[in-house]
Amino acid sequence: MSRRTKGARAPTLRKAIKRATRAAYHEAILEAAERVFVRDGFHETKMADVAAETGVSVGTLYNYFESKELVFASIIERGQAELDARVDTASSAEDPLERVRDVLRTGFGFIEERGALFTVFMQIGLRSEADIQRVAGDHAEQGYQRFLGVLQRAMEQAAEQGMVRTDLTPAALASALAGMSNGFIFAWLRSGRKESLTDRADDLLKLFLEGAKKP
Amino acid sequence: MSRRTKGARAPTLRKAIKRATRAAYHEAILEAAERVFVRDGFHETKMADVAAETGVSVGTLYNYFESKELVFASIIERGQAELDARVDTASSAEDPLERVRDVLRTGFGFIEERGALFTVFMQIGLRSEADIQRVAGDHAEQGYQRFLGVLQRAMEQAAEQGMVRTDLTPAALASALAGMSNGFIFAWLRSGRKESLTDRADDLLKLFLEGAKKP
Amino acid sequence: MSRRTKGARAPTLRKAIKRATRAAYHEAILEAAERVFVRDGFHETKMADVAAETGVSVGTLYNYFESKELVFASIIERGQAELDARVDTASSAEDPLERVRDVLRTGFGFIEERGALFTVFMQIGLRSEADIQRVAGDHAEQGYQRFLGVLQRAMEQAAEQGMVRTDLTPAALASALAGMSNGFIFAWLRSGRKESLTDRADDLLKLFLEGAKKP
Amino acid sequence: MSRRTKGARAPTLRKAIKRATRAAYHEAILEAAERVFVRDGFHETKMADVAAETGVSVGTLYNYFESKELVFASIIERGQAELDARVDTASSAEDPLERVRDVLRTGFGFIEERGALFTVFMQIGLRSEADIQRVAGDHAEQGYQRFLGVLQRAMEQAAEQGMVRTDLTPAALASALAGMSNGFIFAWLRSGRKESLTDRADDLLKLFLEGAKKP
DNA sequence: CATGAATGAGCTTTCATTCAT
DNA sequence: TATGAATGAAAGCTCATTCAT
Repeated sequence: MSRRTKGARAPTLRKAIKRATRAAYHEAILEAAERVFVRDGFHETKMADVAAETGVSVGTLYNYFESKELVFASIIERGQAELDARVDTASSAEDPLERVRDVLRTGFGFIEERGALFTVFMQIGLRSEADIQRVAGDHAEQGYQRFLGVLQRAMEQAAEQGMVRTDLTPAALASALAGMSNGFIFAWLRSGRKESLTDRADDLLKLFLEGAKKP
Repeated sequence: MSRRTKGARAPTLRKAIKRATRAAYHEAILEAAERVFVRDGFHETKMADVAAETGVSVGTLYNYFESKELVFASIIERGQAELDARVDTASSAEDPLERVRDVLRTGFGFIEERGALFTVFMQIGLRSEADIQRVAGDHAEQGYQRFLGVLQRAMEQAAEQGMVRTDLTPAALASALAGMSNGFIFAWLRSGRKESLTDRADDLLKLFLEGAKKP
Repeated sequence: MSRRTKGARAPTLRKAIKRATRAAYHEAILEAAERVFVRDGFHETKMADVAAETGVSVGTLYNYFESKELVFASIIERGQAELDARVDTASSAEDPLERVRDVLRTGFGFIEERGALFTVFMQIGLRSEADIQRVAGDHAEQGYQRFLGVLQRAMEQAAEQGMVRTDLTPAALASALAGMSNGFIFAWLRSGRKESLTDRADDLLKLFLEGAKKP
Repeated sequence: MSRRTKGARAPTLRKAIKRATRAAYHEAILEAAERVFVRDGFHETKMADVAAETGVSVGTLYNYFESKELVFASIIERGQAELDARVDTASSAEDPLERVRDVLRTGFGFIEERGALFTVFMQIGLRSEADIQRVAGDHAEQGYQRFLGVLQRAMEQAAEQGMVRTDLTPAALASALAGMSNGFIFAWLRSGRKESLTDRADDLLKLFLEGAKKP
């Protein structure tokens, strides 16, 4: 009887285990691949290297991903999803400028952890929107675009509330702010990633809001 | 006898001609290669394509450049040299902020003309300073670094003259400004390169100096 | 105790069941594999496809057959055995020419049903008698050879009875007849398998016996 | 002056040499490939083997043929072209039956020399007319079809002249004759290619015309 | 014994580079 | 010195087979 009882449940259990195993492999491959991509760059990364780093065979790689490009796409997607989630969580503040600060800190934090990946992203040499779809999957919004979108909406709200200048469009302000962020990030990368990038968010925001001119 | 008589001088002439010919080939290859690299990206560009675009054989390519990478390096070097020259010319103004404006306009102008090349540059996937040396030649300073350097010196001078805030280092200010520039450049690229990028330099500078906050 | 009591007999039953189960699997695999081989050709057929068509796992396939080649060999063997059986049944007539006609009709009928398999057979690209042994098993006689043998013996008997010319050997006559059969089969395949192939047997035999020449 | 004179002609000479060299490589590759395909079969033949047999590198193979399939296609085409040419030459006789005999002898001769190739042809496992176009190039008529066509036209003419029976269509007669030919060829292959196949053409024709029945 | 994921040898094809002419 | 065909290492991907569960 116990066999029968098990019989009714075991398949579910086995399936659950299989699902979990599959997910674990999936994850392990992505993590290993991210390391290798970051270390060697997209074109220099060989599927054999990814396999070795994961500790599986090449064949197994292809049991989980159809191609090298799709492995990379998955990594990017995962990164985007995570950044999206963090940005979402961080953009809860009512006050738009406070929200901007939170979002900037979040973005910087993410870059500190995972940013190297995005330097790899640029190596693929996308030539069109179609290419982006191809490598980065079907997400309607790129992480960067989404980030920009949050900033832009904050700028719009801030403009409505008379908190920022209106002789420049919110979009231009958001671009400039995002660009300044890039500037800080580049500088931080060049300086060898010492000090905390996250801690620079406040400086950045102050500069952005008050300008460089001596008051 | 006439050959001997000529012989005393001709080698010089012949050498001069040879040098000129070599230089002409060199230049023709670089120009053709730049077109192809920009069109196809670094990894998709085949030496055969470059040869065809130049109108020479692959063999000839290798008589002038040791490798595909070095062709690319030469293009980058040439671009840097040109940007350097333009920036030098543009940074003659006494007033540091005026100089910054001139430099920004110059940089934007250069990007409008040649910027696509730099998107290709990123595809190579540099992993270290050594890589940069390898691909971009022996220039001590990258074009970007030099650009940054000019901005930074202008900021230092402006700080000395009490024109900009001093609670942030000149380096941070220069980074932020360069970053904002990138932001404008990205936005311009995304918008399909309509309108003049150069004309946005003034907006950028105003935003940088006065900040986003409503006065 | 009851287990022991049963133990004396049950194994036999269990074995019988096991044998039956095994035979059923064996058969199911062969039928499915034949469909796939015929549909896709030998080299394009993947073991995974055969497994899917059978409704079992690849592992199970290998519990019944040592290799893909041996699955194919079994199919061929099975086909031969069936053709042999049909030809045997059909070659009971006393009169050799009548027997030939029956055998031809039988062969044509078999081709109409199963012939596609033999087009696949040729794809394997046998290079020697040893290869045939390897792929088609240990049958001393190929189906075709057996078919030919029956025709040849009929020709011998017909020759003895003065029914056919003797300036050609029975073997040559049988070859020619078999070849003419092939000709009809090819034509029938090319014509898209319309009309009955079997019905052409009488035409074939008449032509073979009387020749093409106008009487 | 001699240099100038040469100058005007040398390119032509060089081109001629290049063309000849190219043609020689082309031919050498096809001959080597035919040997390997015949020896190993299509699927077992590796491009590396063909390269080794030719005495060139794999790369060179691909300088002359875009793919393995196209190497094979070229061989088939070449074979067809040659058979076509021989059949054309052989089918000049006025008398249709004499023409048939000549054509049969020609076909048999060709098979004696090159026939093994066609057994390889069948291994590719063509599934449609489109496949044939793909592997055998753009020849409207396959060699076999053309062969059949010649026979059929001869049969039509013979029928008009009252030389063959008319209760079977010329097409059926031609098929039967071609099929009988196959029968002789199969038998000859099986017998280890001893004796001359060509010499069997007369027997074949006699049997075809007069039938197997004792007169 | 069924399962199906893991395995990895092996294949075709590409292309930077070389070198004989 | 220009040429362009020859070279061959190297890479992505497939799939028959194995084996832990």
